[in-house]
Amino acid sequence: MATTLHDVAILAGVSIKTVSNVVNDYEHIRPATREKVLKAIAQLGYQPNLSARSLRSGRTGVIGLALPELSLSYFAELADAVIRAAERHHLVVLVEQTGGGDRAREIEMLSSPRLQLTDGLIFSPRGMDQNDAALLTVPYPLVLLGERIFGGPSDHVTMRNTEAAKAATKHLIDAGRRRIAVLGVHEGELVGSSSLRLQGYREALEEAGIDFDQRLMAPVDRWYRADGAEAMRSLLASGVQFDAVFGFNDTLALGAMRVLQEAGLRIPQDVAVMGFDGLDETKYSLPTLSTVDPGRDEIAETAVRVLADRIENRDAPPEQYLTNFSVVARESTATG
Amino acid sequence: MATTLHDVAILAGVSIKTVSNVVNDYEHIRPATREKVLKAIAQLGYQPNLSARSLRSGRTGVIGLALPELSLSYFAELADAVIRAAERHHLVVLVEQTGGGDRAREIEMLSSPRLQLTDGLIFSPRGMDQNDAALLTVPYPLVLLGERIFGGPSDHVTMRNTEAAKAATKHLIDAGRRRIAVLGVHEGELVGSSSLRLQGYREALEEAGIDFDQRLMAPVDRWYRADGAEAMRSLLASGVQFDAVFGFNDTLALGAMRVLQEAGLRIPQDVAVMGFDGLDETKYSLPTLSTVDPGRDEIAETAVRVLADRIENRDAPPEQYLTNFSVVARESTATG
DNA sequence: TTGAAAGCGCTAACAT
DNA sequence: ATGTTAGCGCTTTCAA
Repeated sequence: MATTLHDVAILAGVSIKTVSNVVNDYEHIRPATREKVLKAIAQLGYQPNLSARSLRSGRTGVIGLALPELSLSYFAELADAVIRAAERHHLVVLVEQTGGGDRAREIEMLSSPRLQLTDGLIFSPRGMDQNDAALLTVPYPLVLLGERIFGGPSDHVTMRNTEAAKAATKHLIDAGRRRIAVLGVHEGELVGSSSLRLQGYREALEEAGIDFDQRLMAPVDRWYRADGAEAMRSLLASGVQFDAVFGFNDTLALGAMRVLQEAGLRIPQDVAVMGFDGLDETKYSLPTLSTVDPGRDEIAETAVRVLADRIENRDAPPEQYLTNFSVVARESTATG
Repeated sequence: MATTLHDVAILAGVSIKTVSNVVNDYEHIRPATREKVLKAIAQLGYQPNLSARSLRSGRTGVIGLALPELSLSYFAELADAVIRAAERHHLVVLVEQTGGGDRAREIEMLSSPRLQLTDGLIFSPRGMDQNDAALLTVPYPLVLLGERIFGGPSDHVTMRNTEAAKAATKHLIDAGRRRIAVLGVHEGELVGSSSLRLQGYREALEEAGIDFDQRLMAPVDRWYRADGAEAMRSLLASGVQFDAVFGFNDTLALGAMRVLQEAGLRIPQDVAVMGFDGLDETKYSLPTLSTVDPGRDEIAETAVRVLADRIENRDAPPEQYLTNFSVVARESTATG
């Protein structure tokens, strides 16, 4: 059996409350007493029982992180950053995978008893959408990530998608490109990363006085590498002319690069390629991929901080937090 | 306040114990009683308080997973698999990152109070080594992963490194290669992935009657893409001839591929390239990368099952579990 | 088949 | 500055 506060109290010759005070860094304790208690704690190797503590206090010190799947680099890197940020707030992270966009599973997860062990949740949905906003009304602190749902009942951390996509497009235009193909359009979508980024693209075009050309839009369902490759193949097959490609995420762009190279096109001489997400991997591809760094660490730090605040104060009205991005210029869009 | 067993008992007009029996699927309950209780549960939206349950039962239903960092695809994909496997065992996973090989941090983590909320730990060390085996004697169920420590006091799940590396090397030899450079040698290492894989390489060479050539060994400290690139550069600069490269992990191989292509060498015509780990990414590189699939799902499933068993029965002697691998032939080692 | 009551280890209110 | 005590919500004897 593990040692308890009680055991320590007996050994130190004080009351259980005094031990508790020492453990919880209560201020008004005589140094001699504290000394005695700490010695007893060390001697017995006492560690507080966290189940008992959380039963009593209503806090576990654990936050949940629900995301589609860690096999996708974007989410793996996000989880990495969230865990690091949580550590700074003395929180640990329980990771749940909801799968690649299974709406029902996401909804079920939101009311799973497994979350009981958790003080709050950071949730990155992929299947739920704007129509499900009401389902985010849950009886625990929740911070929403991403671009699937806006104006919901919870705190929301997201990046400036439209501005970022506009800046990325401008980067291509500044490099002298006029015929910029887009990979990742979700036709008919009104809210979400795709439509927000498309809007940024169009704004950049307009400012530069370039006409929008529907034939340059390559629609894809999912944003995996294979989809980027396939979209690029059909774009090439369509015969439409282009001198740049903007992938709405890095994975699409990397898939497209591969097909371009297979087709004998040089990057960036013949076609410049731009990604979005700032994946680690983009530093190492051949050529290295220009991308938009969405400020992952800032997103994670903000999400954890907001959640921690929300755990402290549940009554404050929900807010939206926008993080900063930066355009990262690499070989795939180099000029001259 | 959340509803409790007590509330349900009152509403259903039974004792608290009866409700508990229903919740825990105790058999001998009159159907009518169960009905009544279930109705009350549904009506109140009752969910058991897991802190209270675990205080009483000593179980949390949470297992810990400690690994270096999720930003490394290998560990992200491992975590994905472990979380999936845990779900099948009705367990949730708390993920801890120990950083890229910080021994002190790993040791500290092993006795962290944060693990209190956990029924056991799956631990993939990267800084600790054979000399630290004794430190794995911990007062909770522990399953060790990887190749850093053998014969420790805990259960251990690992792959057949030597056999797998031998099979990979044989694959290159069968493709007609005789001068196979190796990326990832840790000089002076006696235990660990590197030395085990090197041994497999040497065995394959020996069987094929090929002399071992020290000049083909490219030592690297870390196994990141940049290290693979750098090692390949120095190998090329050294002027030594080779017709194949075996990276001791996929990341090294991918880094090397990039440098080979920059140098104008064709893969696989001039140099065949083989990786190790079976990362998702190897399916999408240009060319696709031949690799060794270490059976990640099997590793994860085994680790979780063994841990769950160990949680049930702490007294059984520790065992070692070896998982199956397969050589995945792709474009980077294609012949003809 | 169901009920009563003890207590897991801790924190917090109150008392001294 | 330190001690006493009452639960937090649950499971688990032990009874009935």
